[in-house]
Amino acid sequence: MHPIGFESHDHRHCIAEGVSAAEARCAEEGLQFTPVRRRVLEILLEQHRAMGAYDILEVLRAEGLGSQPPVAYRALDFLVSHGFAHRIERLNAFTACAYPGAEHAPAFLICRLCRTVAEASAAPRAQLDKAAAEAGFLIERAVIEAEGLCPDCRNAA
Amino acid sequence: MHPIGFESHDHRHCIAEGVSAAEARCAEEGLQFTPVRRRVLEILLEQHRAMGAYDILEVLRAEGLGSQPPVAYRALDFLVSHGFAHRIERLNAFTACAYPGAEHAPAFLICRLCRTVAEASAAPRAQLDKAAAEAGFLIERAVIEAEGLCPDCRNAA
DNA sequence: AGAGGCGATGTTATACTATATCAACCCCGA
DNA sequence: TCGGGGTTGATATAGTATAACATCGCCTCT
Repeated sequence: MHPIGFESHDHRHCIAEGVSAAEARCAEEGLQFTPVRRRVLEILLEQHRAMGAYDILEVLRAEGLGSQPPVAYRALDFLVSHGFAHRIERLNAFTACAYPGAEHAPAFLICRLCRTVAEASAAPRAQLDKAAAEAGFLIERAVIEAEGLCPDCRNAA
Repeated sequence: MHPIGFESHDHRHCIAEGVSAAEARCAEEGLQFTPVRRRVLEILLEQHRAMGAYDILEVLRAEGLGSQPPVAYRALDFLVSHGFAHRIERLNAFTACAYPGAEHAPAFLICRLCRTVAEASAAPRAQLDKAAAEAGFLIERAVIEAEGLCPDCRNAA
């Protein structure tokens, strides 16, 4: 699968699609897609970048949607645990999922200059699974994150 | 390369070896292997587990080697930046390097029960490098961390 | 209608992780 | 002897995350 995130694209479209995919899946599964949760997903989709929980909280606060950390963390937990967003461990930050709806164990390419995050899907997992199997280790969750320069920042530098 | 960390092994030996490898390399490169740095490396080697900076600080404090957070963080920064230890992003924690001296971009297998960390070397990088190259992305640093159950905890459960 | 359960939200407080800053010290070489 | 680089000591503060408990709205069962 080709990594998503660095190509130029119609941004309105990807926000709308992300939100409606989430909406549809919540309806299917009886999950509550509440205003805060929806808004947090929109914020993440608007940026296509990794954002800290407190960055998001700032936006929510400005819009009167909540002003205390748990508000942001709860919404993010919801989005992450249902696959609408991902946590980037390396940055203690969050980003919208680029493949909403697809089961996947993503790998991320994170630009250290512009903080854009691209999501390359499952391929890099294969070798890791192999190494784990040899060791008798059972993988429950894998974090694969590469930090460096995206094509644009590379050219600019 | 076979992951190191879950097999039973002579632990005294691996502490001694880790410390003397670090000592040798510091001597070679004119780095100062000070008492705090040495002790922090020993602590990490003694455990073979991921330890938080404040866990380490507690030990240092009990031994009169320093009592404020920067003491632990500075020693850890030194060890990590010279390849004697690794940072585990997923846990905000640290572990001694299992291949002291070798250049490597490690992948970790982290047991969520006993916090033991095994280090599988470079293989999983290949696919990631490939995905990055296709996207025109320049990788400077990669984090590959799998969380799950080690063979022992798997059997116990 | 009332009782109870459930999940979401509001709010306060606090825990955990990490770094900025500046002073003091030590060793070494000019 | 002086100065510089690197290490350590110490204080303060920044940044990230969660515990705990009260409240509310909604749905259901009776």
